[in-house]
Amino acid sequence: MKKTISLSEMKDKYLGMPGTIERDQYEYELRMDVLGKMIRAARLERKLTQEELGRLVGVQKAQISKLESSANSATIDTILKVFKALQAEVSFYVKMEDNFLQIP
Amino acid sequence: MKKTISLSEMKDKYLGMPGTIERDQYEYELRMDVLGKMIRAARLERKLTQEELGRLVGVQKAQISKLESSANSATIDTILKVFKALQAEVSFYVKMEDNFLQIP
DNA sequence: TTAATTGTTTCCATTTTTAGAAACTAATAT
DNA sequence: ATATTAGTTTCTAAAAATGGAAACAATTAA
Repeated sequence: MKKTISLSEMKDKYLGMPGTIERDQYEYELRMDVLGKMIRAARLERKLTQEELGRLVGVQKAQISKLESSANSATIDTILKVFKALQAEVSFYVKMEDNFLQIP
Repeated sequence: MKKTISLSEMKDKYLGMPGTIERDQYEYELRMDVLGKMIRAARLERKLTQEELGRLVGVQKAQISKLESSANSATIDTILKVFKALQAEVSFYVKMEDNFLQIP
């Protein structure tokens, strides 16, 4: 007999576990290695292998591996393709330091 | 005589004006065209020309123009180089839809 | 242990981005 | 209007990312 639970309940259960995507209020500095870790976390939450995710995205498992381990940089387009295949939304924001300006 | 005001005060004054970076709570979908607009907004807040920003980053003004108008995609590394030159921090987060999972 | 699965690394070819330079357009100032 | 500044587009070459394939390593299952 199978039991159906929501992803929210899963998050409640596994919140804070390494390798899982945490709640919305968690923000990350935009860096390639952090992005790679997020891709891996999202893939694992979807219970996919790199090969399966590769099929969804349309690339080979080797590309997914390279992205997750941030072997090199990546283009925005590639990042978006992968998160889209994982049915995940990515948001960002920019914060500028509170420098002082001279008003003439 | 010059008057010195903080960037916060500037934001208070110009909040909502087109082409300015708005407050932290404003989030943006991670897309190349939105990133380009943010680069332009940040550059203008720093009161820099494309040529000056190019010098800071170490590229020609043409590259800056291409990024801002999102003529093509861009690598994460390039995006970060530009925002760093603008002394701006970029954060992101991933939200996964609340799908249902089958637990065996 | 062995077999099967999953993930990593390497090689090569192709595509795309990055870069400099110059020509061009648009906007601003004198 | 003309000159100056700012931004865009095009051209070329170089660097880097992407992609397929196979070999390799690591993990898991039987």
